[in-house]
Amino acid sequence: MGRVSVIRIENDNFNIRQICDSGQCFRMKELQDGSYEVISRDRYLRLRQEGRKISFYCSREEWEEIWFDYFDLGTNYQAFISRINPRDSYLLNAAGQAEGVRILKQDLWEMIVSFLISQQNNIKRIRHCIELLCEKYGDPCLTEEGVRYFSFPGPERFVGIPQDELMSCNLGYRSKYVVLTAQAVADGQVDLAKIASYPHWRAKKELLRCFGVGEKVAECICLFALHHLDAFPVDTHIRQALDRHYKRGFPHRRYKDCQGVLQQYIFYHELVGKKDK
DNA sequence: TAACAGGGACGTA
DNA sequence: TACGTCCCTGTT
Repeated sequence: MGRVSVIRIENDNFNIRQICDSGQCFRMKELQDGSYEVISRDRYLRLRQEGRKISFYCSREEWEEIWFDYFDLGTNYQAFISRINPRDSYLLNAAGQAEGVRILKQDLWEMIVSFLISQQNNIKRIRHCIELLCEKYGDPCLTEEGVRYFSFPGPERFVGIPQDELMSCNLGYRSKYVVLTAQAVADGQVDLAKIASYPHWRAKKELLRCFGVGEKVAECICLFALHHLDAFPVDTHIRQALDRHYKRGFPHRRYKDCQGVLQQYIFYHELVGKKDK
């Protein structure tokens, strides 16, 4: 039995439940004992939160190499909230309910696949699709404590398979999108390393070349993988919220370079926050 | 039982 | 720019 090292931190703008429910990560879930697990690429993490105290069950090395950045812990999210117009009661309220939401720095390929699947789909089903995808095409892995899980399959795993094969993972018509995009990545037509190095506008332009990636999906990938905080994905829920509360348009100028964070606050508020009360 | 909609994008007009 | 279509499944 390997000894489990723990990293403990305190943070007022970190709420693992809110992050999990915010719909940016589909391989994060609450376990029976109230702790959470996160899987990214082939890495596994378990964490637990009590109030503002969070415990990450991983080594110091994993913490420094992966999870500190993954949870964007070098960024002060209260500073974003402070920028909200004090007269904008809607946004203040949304941020107040979602103050533990953060923008994760997730794997690029994983986000491309996840958001290809997300279209005309709901979070619960997206989770299930990705689970099936990992079980069938990922590698079986084992943590030191004996937890079994599957890694996220790389693009090379989908090369040479029929376009409709992923229908067996419930992807439906999106199967073709994932297979064709995987092939484009595998044969170098789409260069993930370059995309990761580009500024927002150019990364988005490249992502839009992928079959199945449209405006909204490209913005999600830019925000949740590339951490372009000026990305602002507009889906049907955000659209409705903007129509109701920002008839003159969202004040992008005022919130330069943090629109994505505010978008997530609004999204969480619209989908989750309102149900609590 | 039978619609229906759920964090869109593509192809065609 | 607009609209039908794509596939699956939990919900009503």
